[in-house]
Amino acid sequence: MITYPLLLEKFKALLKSNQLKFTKQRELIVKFLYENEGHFTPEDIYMQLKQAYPTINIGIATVYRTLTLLEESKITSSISFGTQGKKYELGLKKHHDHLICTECGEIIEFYDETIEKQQQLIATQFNFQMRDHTMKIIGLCEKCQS
Amino acid sequence: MITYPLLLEKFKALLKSNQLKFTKQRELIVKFLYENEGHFTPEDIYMQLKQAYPTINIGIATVYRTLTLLEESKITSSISFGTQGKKYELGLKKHHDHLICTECGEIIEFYDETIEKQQQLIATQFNFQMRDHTMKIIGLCEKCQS
DNA sequence: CTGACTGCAAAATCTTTGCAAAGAC
DNA sequence: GTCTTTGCAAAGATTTTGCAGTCAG
Repeated sequence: MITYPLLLEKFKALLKSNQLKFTKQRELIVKFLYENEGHFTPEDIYMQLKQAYPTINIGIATVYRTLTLLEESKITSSISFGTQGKKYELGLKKHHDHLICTECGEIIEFYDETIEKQQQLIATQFNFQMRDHTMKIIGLCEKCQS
Repeated sequence: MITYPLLLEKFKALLKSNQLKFTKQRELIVKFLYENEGHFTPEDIYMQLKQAYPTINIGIATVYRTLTLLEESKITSSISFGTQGKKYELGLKKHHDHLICTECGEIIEFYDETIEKQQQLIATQFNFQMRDHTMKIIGLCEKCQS
């Protein structure tokens, strides 16, 4: 995994190259995602930051705007839950897919070389230029199969 | 593919077994999905039905309610587009996955045995009881790579 | 008849936008 | 100083819900 100082450097470079500014709010959002393993809704992030840093003002709109910015730059990635919105995670780890438990909401990450290769093969077969791919396995996790 | 009379029969049986009623609106929605290849938003379906059957009243809420019902019964399936909602298709074909073009919005279906098998294998490895799975390959279709 | 279904409009979610004030560089 | 960013509240977009009338069985 990347270290936090390196991540921050990468983020600052990205901002600079787009004439964007490094603000406390943006920093806190990146820091939050770095420090917290898992997948979070914009609301999650907003609430937890408000609580953790009562002195810094932050609005939900800023969280949305920053997450969009981060996702475009591949610093975060997201999983979509239909009507229930998206959950974000730091996107700098190795690409991976997700098992999602419909009972407890747990999200398990996995990486499978065979699937990765096969996806590339399929894209090639269809003359499709793959930019991204996602796979979700939906069901019941070990604990919830009672 | 299933024939329309058979589909209808299946649908009616499903309704009966849940003490639900067979209504004109429900029939038209199933018929629409049967007759139209492709992937549609609830809004698409609502607008097209209103236009095709001006004499029958139908509300958007009914479309949503029916699609939910149909999806729960696996008669339809859906692809989620994050904030942009879901698109529905008849779900009685063989399971398949999707290539989605970000430029023109085209959706290409494919089926790959290797991927299907591998998904099952992964679920097993995690002691995960798979109920469904989806795979999306996002990128540019052949036409849009200019 | 009875209970389910419907359309409508209002409510609920989740996300985006306009704007004036504040902040980064 | 200049131009971006922010928080707030309002607006949007999509989906869900409450309800009284309607309809299927």
